Formats: sequence, C-alpha cells, structure tokens
Amino acid sequence: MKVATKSIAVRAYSASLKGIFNSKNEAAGGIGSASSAESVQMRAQLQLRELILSGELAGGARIAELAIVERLGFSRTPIRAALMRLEQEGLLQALPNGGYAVKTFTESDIAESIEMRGTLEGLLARLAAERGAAPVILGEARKCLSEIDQFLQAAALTDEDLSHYVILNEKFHALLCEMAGSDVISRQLDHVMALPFASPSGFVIEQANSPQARDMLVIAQDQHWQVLEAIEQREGTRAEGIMREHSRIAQRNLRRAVRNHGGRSQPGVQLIRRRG
Amino acid sequence: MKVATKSIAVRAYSASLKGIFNSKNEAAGGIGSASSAESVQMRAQLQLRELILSGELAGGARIAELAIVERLGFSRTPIRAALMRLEQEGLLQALPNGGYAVKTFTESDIAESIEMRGTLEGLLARLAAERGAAPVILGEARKCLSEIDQFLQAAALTDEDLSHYVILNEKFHALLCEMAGSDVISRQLDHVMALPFASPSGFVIEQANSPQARDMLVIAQDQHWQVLEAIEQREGTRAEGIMREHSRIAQRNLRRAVRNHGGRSQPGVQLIRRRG
DNA sequence: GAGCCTATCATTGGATACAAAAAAGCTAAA
DNA sequence: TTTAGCTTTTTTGTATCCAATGATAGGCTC
Repeated sequence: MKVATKSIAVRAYSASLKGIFNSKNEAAGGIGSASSAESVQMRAQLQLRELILSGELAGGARIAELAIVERLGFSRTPIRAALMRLEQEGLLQALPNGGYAVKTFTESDIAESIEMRGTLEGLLARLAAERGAAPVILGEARKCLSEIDQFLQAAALTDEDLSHYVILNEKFHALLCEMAGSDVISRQLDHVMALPFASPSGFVIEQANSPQARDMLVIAQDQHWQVLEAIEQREGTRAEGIMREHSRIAQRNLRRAVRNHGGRSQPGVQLIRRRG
Repeated sequence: MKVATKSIAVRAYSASLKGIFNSKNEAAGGIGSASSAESVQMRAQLQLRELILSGELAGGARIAELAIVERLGFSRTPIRAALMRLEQEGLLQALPNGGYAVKTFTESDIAESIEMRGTLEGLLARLAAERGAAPVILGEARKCLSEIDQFLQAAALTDEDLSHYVILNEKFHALLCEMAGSDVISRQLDHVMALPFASPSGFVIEQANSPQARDMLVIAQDQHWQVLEAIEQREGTRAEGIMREHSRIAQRNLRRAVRNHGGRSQPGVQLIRRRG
C-alpha cells in the first residue's frame, strides 16, 4: 500500500511538470519514461529534468555537457538548450568557467519558494476580487470545487480520489490565474511553481489513507471555497490573506515529508541539503 | 537641457540592465554601443536587447534568426542562445511554428509588473523584519540613505544628482534583498525587474528640474527611511505595506510618462501598445 | 476567372566540425 | 621531495552544414 501511494505522489508531481511544458504524453506510465514529446529539445529537457529530480545526478555535482550527451543520446545542440532552460528555471547553476552544477536547496529555500507562491497567488486573488472576475470562470471554479467536495464526503480516500484531487486542485489554481486576468503575473507564477516543491500539489501527502491526510484536504478545500466567496464579494484583502495562508499547508507538508522519512519518497528530495 | 536629462534616464536604465547580466563594460558611452562584453553570447544578448528596447525591431514583429545574424554579425549559435534567453526573460514570445515575435506590453501589463515587484519587495521587507537583518547591512543601508538625504537638501537637483540618486536607489533596493537573506526570492525579483519598466528606477522622471520631480524623490526617500525603521523594529506588516506603496510611485510615473509625451523619451516605450 | 494543387524556397531545428581555454598530469630542476 | 612550467587532454563556445517543415507563388484545371 505504501508503494501504491508513493507512485501517486510521483504521478501528481510529474503531472504538474507536464502542465508546465504542455507536453502531450498522457499516462506515460512511470518515472523513467517521459520520452515521447514532440521536439528533441523538449524530450531532452524533460529527461534531463527527471535525471536531476530523481537524484541520479547528485546535488551540487558539476554537470558536463558530454556526459549528458552520452547518457541521453541526443546531440549537443538540444542538450545545450535544455541546460540553458533548466538554468533559467533555477534547477541548475551556471559555473563561472562554463558548465553547470546541480543546485541544491535548503529547507528554508523551499519554504521561501512556497511563501513566494502564496504571495503571488494572494496578489492574483486580490486583483481578481478588486477587478471582478468573469462569471463564466467563477462558475467553472464552483463546479471544480463541487467535484472535490463530492469525493471528500467519503471517510477514507482511495488512491484514485487523491490523484483526482491533485488534478482538480491544480485546475482550481489555474482558474485563479484566469480570474485575475494577468498574463504577466501568471507567467511569473509559473516560473515559481517550476521550483522544486513549490507547486500547489508538490507535497500532497504520501499517506493517502491516513485520516490526517483527509483532514488536511478538508481544510484546504474550505480555503478554496472561502477565497472564491471573497473574490465574488470583492473582498480583496480577505482573498489575498486566504491564499497566503493556503500556501502554508504546503509548508506543513514539507516539514512533515522531510522529517518523517528524510527522503526517497518524492522525486527531488535529494536536492534538499540539511544546512545552508 | 531636455536632451541631457533624457540621456540620464537612459543611462539609469541600461545600468540596471548591466546589473542583471554582470557584464563589465562601465561607461560604455551611449545607447548604441554596449559592445565590449566578454563572450559573444553576452554581446549578442545585450545588443539584441537594445535593438528591441530601442524600438528598431517593431513591437509584435516576427523576428527572423537570419535577419539578426546579418544585423549583428555573429553566427547563428549565439544568436539562438540570445533569443532563447530573451524569450525566457519575457521580452520575446516563441511562435508556435518556430521563430519569435517581439512582445508588446499594454499599460496594464506594466502596471502589473510594477505591482508584482512591489509585492515581492514587500515580502522581502517583511521577511527581513521578521527574521532580523544583519547589523552590518542595516548600517550600510543607513549610510546609503544618508547620502541621498544630502543632495536632496538642495532645492533644485542637477543632472548629476539625479544620476547619483538612481544608483543609490538601486543600491538600497539591493540591500533590501540582502537583509531578507533569501536567494530564491531575490532571484525571482531580478527576473521581474528585467521586465520593461519594472525596475525601481525604470521611470525616474524625465523633467529632473521640475519641483514635482524633487518632491517625488522626497516622498520616496521618506518611504525608504520608514521601511528601514520598520525592519529594525521588527514590524513586518508595516515594512511590507510601505514597500508595496513605495512601488506605486513607479505606477504614477508610468502614467505620467505615457500620457505626457506618449513615447520616445525612454528606451522601450515603443513596446507599449494602447489597448490589450 | 477562380480555386486548388504542386513545386520551390526560405527558415528553423538538429548535428557536427573546429577553435580556444582551462584543467590535469608529467617531467625536470632546485 | 616539492614546485614550477610545459604539454596534453578535456570541455566549452562558435561556426557551419544538413534535413525537415512550413509558406508562398505560380500554373493548371474546372
């Protein structure tokens, strides 16, 4: 059961990755096989990313272009592009004399990423409230939340429920972006969410069936409804505050995930270093 | 006199650009000549950037790689890298079937960029206050502000004063990043400030000698002192609020700059399109 | 005369060859 | 034995070449 649950968390995480790069491989199957994208560049980037997040490239280690070329089998051009992109994204660090190093993150780095996401989502929520959101999108959001409500009725959650939750959760957060109608900010938020674990579902809990896990989702879902209400009633400050607090659920999950089983259960945990 | 003032604003803007790319060409002289950086890639990126901001490449126009290659004289590889970087940065937009287009920004896009900068700086200020900033940095910040105070004593400001202000202003904002001690957030803030006009000095006023201009600086400077005090006294919420409001000075300057002389006086104004 | 099909051309994405720079290793001398 | 300098090798950065794909224009047919 532990294993099954684990795979769900992984699926959730790589789902969010896919969302970022709008690649088209649905149900790719497992960790090591996000292969069939369109362009070579995309595939290189995706695979390299997975190499990093899975910990096969040690955190802090220097990355040589040729090593990656040999490993992935693509030529240097797309690899270079991928390295450049991942550097911009913050997963790699450009070294002074050429080459890159795998960035490592302290626990507080991640905490700050999450705080930043909360802050930006708060900004979006406030703008949505102040400017007023399109009724269509508000309706979609309500529908989205109702769906979540439905399977939260059950006392215990199945793995499918959890997986479903992750998808709907991300959909809701995406709808929030639409409500604010700010491409500039949404874009920046995407950037932030590409950081390890900053995504809203980045730390959906591993023990799906623990009652604590369900309670956490119940709380999060309440915040969803409240922020929606705040936006509808044009209460900008309230909406902002809720979204900020909402992000702190991820903070708690982060702490729990790191403390409980210091690693291994999530892709990317290897990048967390103890002191910084 | 108008011309001299204009050149100062330009100098300020490209100074902030240099800060982002840590290139080493001090006092490059004028607009069209930020040429002597180290690597070809850097030079290509800088020059291409200037081409865009100066409006030589029309906003919304499709950019052909070969056109840039011919224009700048570098080979395709560094140009491609530069294009990729500028896309990540948000100045270019990748077209679906290859190639790029020069992005244009509505006035509200820019307003949102500024709001986002204010929000992130607010976050930094709050963190600095909550966690406590290193006394050394606080001292530096006080010294920085005192220097600004000195030439704000004068009733009228010379061009040199204004130029000096821009530098010290950016220094203060940089010190704020240090106080919070968050690399992750600072990095993201850098990204935001690379957007056109989102930089704190992006819209330092053109009419240097108008009394309004001086008053604006006086107000901004007061906010600087207040946020510093708030941080020292661990008043996180106050610090955050001040920084947010502080950014709205830029909003006002933006509006004024666009309304008064709809263009030409600042690099990049051509990228602003009326409706969006 | 108009619409569709085809062919050619331009342009981008990917691969590879080449040069320059940095790092590592080896040899010789102090 | 250690250090300094030179050489070799690895590695990145740049240039060019090749292939594939999309666009445009011209001609042919209805």
